[in-house]
Amino acid sequence: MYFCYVKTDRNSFTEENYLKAIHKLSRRNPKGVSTNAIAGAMQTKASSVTDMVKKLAVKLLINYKKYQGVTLTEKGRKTAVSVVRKHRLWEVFLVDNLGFKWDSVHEIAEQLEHVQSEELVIRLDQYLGFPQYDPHGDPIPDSDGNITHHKDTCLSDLKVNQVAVVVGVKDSSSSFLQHLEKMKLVLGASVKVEEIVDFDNSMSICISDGLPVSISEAVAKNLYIKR
Amino acid sequence: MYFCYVKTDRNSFTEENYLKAIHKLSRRNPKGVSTNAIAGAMQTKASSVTDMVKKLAVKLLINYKKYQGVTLTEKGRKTAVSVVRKHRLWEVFLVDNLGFKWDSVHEIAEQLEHVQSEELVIRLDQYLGFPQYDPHGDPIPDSDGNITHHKDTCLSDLKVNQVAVVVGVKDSSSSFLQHLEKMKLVLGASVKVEEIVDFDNSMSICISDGLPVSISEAVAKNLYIKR
DNA sequence: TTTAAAATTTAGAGTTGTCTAAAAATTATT
DNA sequence: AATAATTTTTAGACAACTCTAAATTTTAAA
Repeated sequence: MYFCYVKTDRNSFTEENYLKAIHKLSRRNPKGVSTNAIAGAMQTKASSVTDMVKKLAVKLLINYKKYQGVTLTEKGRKTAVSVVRKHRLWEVFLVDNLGFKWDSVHEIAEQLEHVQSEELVIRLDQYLGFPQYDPHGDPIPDSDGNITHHKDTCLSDLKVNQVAVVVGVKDSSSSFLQHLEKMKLVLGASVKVEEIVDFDNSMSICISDGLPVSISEAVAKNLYIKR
Repeated sequence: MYFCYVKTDRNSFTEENYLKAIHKLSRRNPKGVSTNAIAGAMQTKASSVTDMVKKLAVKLLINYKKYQGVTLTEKGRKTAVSVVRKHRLWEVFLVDNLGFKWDSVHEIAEQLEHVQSEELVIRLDQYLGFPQYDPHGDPIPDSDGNITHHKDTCLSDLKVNQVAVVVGVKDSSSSFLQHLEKMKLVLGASVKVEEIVDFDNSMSICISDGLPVSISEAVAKNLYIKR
C-alpha cells in the first residue's frame, strides 16, 4: 500500500482499464461493483484492486466506501465511456479499412484505445462515417458519452419456428468468434429455430436459409438477435 | 539504482523511446552516443540514462561500457527502426487520411508508434499505398529495417540563382512547420535563391515562382532540398 | 604531470503498480 | 446470537523508472 495524491489530470493505461472494467460490471451491478468482481475482470488480486480503487476515489472517478463496493462518478463514467468509444471506433477501422477479421482486432484495439487526442477521435469517427456499431455489434458511444444499448434478446430466448437476425455477440473472445465464423453465424445472418432439445437446451437452427445445424446453449446465450 | 534481469521479450514504451533517441543520435555520433546526449534528447537526467542504458545492455539492445558511450546492437537498431517506421506510417495516415495538418501529428504518432502488432504495420503500410516518405519528408524504413536517406543538401547550401525543390524538414517542431506553412514553403514547393545577405546569411528566395521573400539562416538550414 | 573541469556512475530514496500473508469486517450458517 | 466462511483491507515488500547528491572517471588546462 502507498499513499497517493493526484499528480496529473491524465489517467494511466491501468487506471483507464480499471474504469472500463468497473463500467462494464456496473451494468449488472448498478448498486456497486465488488472488489472481487473487479479483480476477476482485471485478472489481478483483490488487494491490488483495493489500492487502485482508493486512487481512483481520490481522483473523484469513483465513489468508494470501505467494504461497500464502488460506483462510477459522472466523471468516471465519462472517462470509461470515452475509452470504450475509442476502442470500438478503432475496431471498425481495423476491420472495415485494414481488412482484419473480427476475431483478431480486440487485442490491438486494447492498445489503440489509450491514445490520447480528442481531435483524433473526432476525425476517425468522421473518416469511418460515424458508425453506430463495432464489428461485434456493440454500440459505439457518441461523443457526449451516451450509449444506446438495444440488444437485449439472445438467440436462446427464441422459441421453435421463430425467425431473427444476428446483431451482436456477448462474448468477443476470438475462440468464440472463430467458431461463429465457421458456421457463417455472423452479424446480419438470419436464423430460424427448427428445434430446441430439452435435454441440454441446444438448438437446431437454419442460418441464412441453409440446412439446419446444431448449436449449444452456450452459443445461443452469447448471441444477440433482433426479431 | 536497481539490479535488473530480463523478464519479457517485449520492450516498454520508455525502452523504445530510449532506443529511438539513441538511433537518432547515432547518425551524428556513429562511434558512440554519450550519456549526456541521451539525457538531453530524452529530457531526463544523466543518472536515469545510466540506469536505463544498463538495462538495455542486459537485453542485448545496445553495446555499453562504462564511461564509453553506447552503440546500438543489430537487434537494438532493428527495434529502433521498427518504431520509427510505425511513427512515420501513422503520420502519413493522420495527414493523408484523417486530414491532420503536418504540424500536429507528431505527438499523436509518438503514442501510436508503440502499438504492438506486426500485422497492423503490414496492413497499414499497404492501406497507405506503401509510402516512401512521411509528411515531413523523412524516409519510411522498409519492413527489413533499411532506410534510404537521400536528403543531404539543405537550402542553406544553395548559391544565388540556383533552383531546387523542398523535399524535407530537419526540425519537425510545430512552430517551425507552422512558420513554413504561412510562407507556403511546403514539401514539393520550388525555390529559387535571389540573394544571400552576407551579414546574417539570410536569404531572399522565390517560392513556387512567387515574389521574393526573406528567410533566416535558421530556416534555410532546416530545410532539405533536391536540385 | 598535476590540477581543474566536465562527464559519468553510484547510492539512496520516491512513485506507480503489483503481490503475499495476515488482520478486520461482512455475510451466511447453525 | 454466536460461530464459520467469505470478502475486503492492511502491512510490508518487490519491480520499473525516476530523481538528487555524492563519488568516480575521463578530458582539458595549466
